Amino acid sequence: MLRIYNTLTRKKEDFITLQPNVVKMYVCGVTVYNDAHVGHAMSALVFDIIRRYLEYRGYKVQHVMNYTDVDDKIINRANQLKVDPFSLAQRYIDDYAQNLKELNVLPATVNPRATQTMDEIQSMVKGLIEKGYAYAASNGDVYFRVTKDKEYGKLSGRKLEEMQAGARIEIGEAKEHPMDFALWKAAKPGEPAWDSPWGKGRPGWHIECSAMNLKELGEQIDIHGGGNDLIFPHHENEIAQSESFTGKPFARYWIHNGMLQLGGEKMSKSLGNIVTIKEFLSKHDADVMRMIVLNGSYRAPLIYTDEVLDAAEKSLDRLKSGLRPAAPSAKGLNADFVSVLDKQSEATQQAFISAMDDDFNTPLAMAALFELVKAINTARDNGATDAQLQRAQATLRELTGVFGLRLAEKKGSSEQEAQITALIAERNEARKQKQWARSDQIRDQLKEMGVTIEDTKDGTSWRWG
RNA sequence: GGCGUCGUGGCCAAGUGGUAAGGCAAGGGUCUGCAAAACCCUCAUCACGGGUUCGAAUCCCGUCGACGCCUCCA
Repeated sequence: MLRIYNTLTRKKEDFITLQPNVVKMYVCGVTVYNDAHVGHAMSALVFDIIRRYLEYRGYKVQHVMNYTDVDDKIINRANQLKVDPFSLAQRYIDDYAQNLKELNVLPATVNPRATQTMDEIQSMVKGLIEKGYAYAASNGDVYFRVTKDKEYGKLSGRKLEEMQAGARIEIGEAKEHPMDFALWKAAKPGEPAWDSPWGKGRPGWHIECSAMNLKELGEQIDIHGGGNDLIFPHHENEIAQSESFTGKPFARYWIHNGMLQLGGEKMSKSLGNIVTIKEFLSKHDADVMRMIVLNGSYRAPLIYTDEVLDAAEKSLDRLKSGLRPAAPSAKGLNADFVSVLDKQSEATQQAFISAMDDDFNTPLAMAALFELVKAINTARDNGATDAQLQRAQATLRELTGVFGLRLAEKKGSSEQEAQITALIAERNEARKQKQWARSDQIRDQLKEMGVTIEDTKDGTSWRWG
């Protein structure tokens, strides 16, 4: 039984879907006004891993990830760059989609956008006004009336009275209550605007997600996800809007990932301590980022340092070592050893599932994979043939695949490979004649080319890295 | 100030009542001409102080510290 930690109840709960075998999952995407950074990658990877695991467990996942393509920051940035806000947003949507693809994140079932959900947004605002949950203010804005929602604050664990103390009341706002938030914002001159019953304007940030959920998944969904920095106010407000509008419980499970930290602080655009996904991928394989995420629990802060990066790279190599072929001279294991290895495959698969069933405990699941790697390598060292390794390696492949790891070996061009083969032949000739200086020199040369060689009793093998 | 999460070996990180998984790093060994890889061995009593219990990293209280949210934010 899969159990998931639910932010709403602050407990792990059994995962029971609204419809059998179907998961409706909505994950908050990004506001597209700038390059996405590895913190965004973390969130995308966390939910990609969750999705892959749900699919592995036999669920059909309807995965929705939105793009916020109209808001203050986009408008400001567009003004700064003197470009059209819509084309700016489009550019960063394309970039982000490309980032995700390179990170091996499965594409969402749909990627709705605020600007393409305008009808649904407006009818929702209208409905909330009719039910008394919202009001059009004198300044042209429409606000949600938080005092009307008795449950307001239930996700973030706050009470309206407590929040008022810290609330910032901006002069000129026409709110009834300082915590009321905008569903619709009146347009200022020069800003993108849509016609509405309340005059020209654009949607507030929170309403788009409520509207997109309704449009793409219906009134009730199974999982709603995002970074834990969205718990308040974004998700709190989403619940308020959606439940006030439909009169039904909105999302069953609220899942929030921890923040990626660089230098002891949350990585964020406003703090400026950023490593973009593009920068990361120019230096490292996508698997490395995934490995960093898998090494920790998704709810905890993720520490990002050079040391962590290095460890992730090395542990990835270790996983890959389990996939290497048998030695050419392998004589084969006896049946008892083969059955030990096959038992380990089974044990690892079970351990993997039980770890993942416990709120997606990836570090524990990963430990099971390393056990399998060790068993495979031991078997290989003891002369197992490819056929005998096959089952265990297939299990390793399958489970790392659930994690979304590619574990691809680097490939060079055929010219490069020919050159490498030639150098190795030359070196082996030198070794035969015990010309160690020459042979070591060639090895250094190969190292510089990024090639590592290994001399075994079956000859010399090589690989990139 | 309020709300919340957390503090496990050199680094990252599981474990939430029965005497500390895993990865990286480090040291020793097997193998090797030397390496590399793989394998074997070694390496923590869980921020601090009280308490509950036969027994606590794990529950309770306190102290110190970190981080997140309270304003845009994955």
